[in-house]
Amino acid sequence: MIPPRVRFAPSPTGDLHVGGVRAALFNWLYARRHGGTFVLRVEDTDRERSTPESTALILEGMSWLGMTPDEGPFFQSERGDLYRARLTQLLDMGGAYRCWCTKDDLDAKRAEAERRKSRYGYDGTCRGVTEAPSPGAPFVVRAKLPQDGEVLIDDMVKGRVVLRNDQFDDFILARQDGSPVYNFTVVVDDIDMGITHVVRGDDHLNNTPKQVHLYRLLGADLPRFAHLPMVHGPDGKKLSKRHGAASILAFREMGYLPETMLSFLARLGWSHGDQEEFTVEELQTLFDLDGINPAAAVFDHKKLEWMNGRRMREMSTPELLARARPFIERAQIDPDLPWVPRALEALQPRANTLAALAEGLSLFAGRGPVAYDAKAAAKFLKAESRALLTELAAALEATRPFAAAAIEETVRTFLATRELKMKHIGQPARVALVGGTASPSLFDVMEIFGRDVTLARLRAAAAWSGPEA
RNA sequence: GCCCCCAUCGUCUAGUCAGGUCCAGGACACCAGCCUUUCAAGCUGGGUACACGGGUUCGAAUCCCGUUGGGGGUACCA
Repeated sequence: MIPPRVRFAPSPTGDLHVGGVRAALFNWLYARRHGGTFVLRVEDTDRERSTPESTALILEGMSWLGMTPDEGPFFQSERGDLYRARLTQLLDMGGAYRCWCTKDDLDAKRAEAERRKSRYGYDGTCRGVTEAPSPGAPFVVRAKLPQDGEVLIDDMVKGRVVLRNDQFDDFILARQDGSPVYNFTVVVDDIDMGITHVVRGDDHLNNTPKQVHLYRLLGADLPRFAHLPMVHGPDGKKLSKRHGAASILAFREMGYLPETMLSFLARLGWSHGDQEEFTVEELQTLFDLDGINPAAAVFDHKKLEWMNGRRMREMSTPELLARARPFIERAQIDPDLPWVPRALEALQPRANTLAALAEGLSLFAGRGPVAYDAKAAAKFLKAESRALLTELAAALEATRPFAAAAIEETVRTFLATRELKMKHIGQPARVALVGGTASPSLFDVMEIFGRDVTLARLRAAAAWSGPEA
């Protein structure tokens, strides 16, 4: 097979969203799998809506995910000469014509069609017109398409799709100001860049016949098409900002790993038997277009979370620290504090995102007195427990080293001597140490705090005099 | 309205192209149990699905038709 050339062609009109990322991913993986080339092309022909900020966001998202293009980024806004040349070519050969219809006229016709509940399509008023209605009157350029017959698309995901030519009209190639429009630039560029496989969302399926005609008009070979199913939100509609996080960078902020996003997104619409998780390397060797499910998929945040947690749990502490560093700093904790690695280790099975991990760290950040959760204190810091806490503090004075194993030994002996169980001291001590009822193992917590803080907190709890009120 | 796409547990999916091994398998979520000082993690177990109706066939989740449902498109957006 000749090495494929594929492209990701986002338009910079907002965030790089999850659906776009998946399209990029499938293109990128397809190129990697078959030794092809992945091209990034920014489709910024809509000057009204395109922004440099959005372009920056796209580039940043791509680089965060490690999907570096082999060629590009190219910008359509910089390729005007090419489009003008092709437009002239089309005009000269009769594949396109000037149209002087005004926007108002068109809008009126569209409104009328809507009223009659029939399909609107440009009626071809200017098809045979060669003279401007008045000298210098503004015009758009339209493609001259066959009005009957049909186009057959042999889609690699959807299979054979037949569209009748009377379903689409002579669409606009260039606006009144001469600027080219999507359906035109996409074909010109895909031809110029030698794109062999057009892999994109199936919201473009209806555009494809128009584009096929352009390929023919321009005398170019057709690429293979692969239309990907959409990614939906929980309500079954195309995923968007309305569904909360749709921007890929938002997932970075939430503390998801880029490799989790890739593995998860790949599994949304594509599968390799029952395998749930993939490394990037695996994806690059296993991925292919024939594994794509033609049905739309719902983005399942819960599963993403689970998947991310699994990856975090597989990491070594130093790696976890390195990855979580920015999040720890953001939580206003110095990542280089000596107790941090130990705390990270204790928190690891309890966090599914780097942000949650950093947040968990704040449990250990304060070394002064703790504020007790009212309900927890009322329930676990009763007189009996407080007396026990005083004794435990005394017992812990002599523990050497002050590390989890030795601490556990001390505590167990302490309990055994009194014929008590862990449940008698567990929650009271936890409330004393962290103020609440949930935390990593007490022994770990004590080690992380160190002897001084541990004893101080145990004794402070023992001296607690009940709710203020 | 018209056109196109899609249809297996709540969700992601295997199985569909090459019909039998599927009274449908895995995963997330959920529930229960175990572990246990809490919360997690981990382990074990459980319930839940071939949208419906017709065909074709000895036999259909798998093929065909229709219905219904969902999604997308219908711009001087991409």
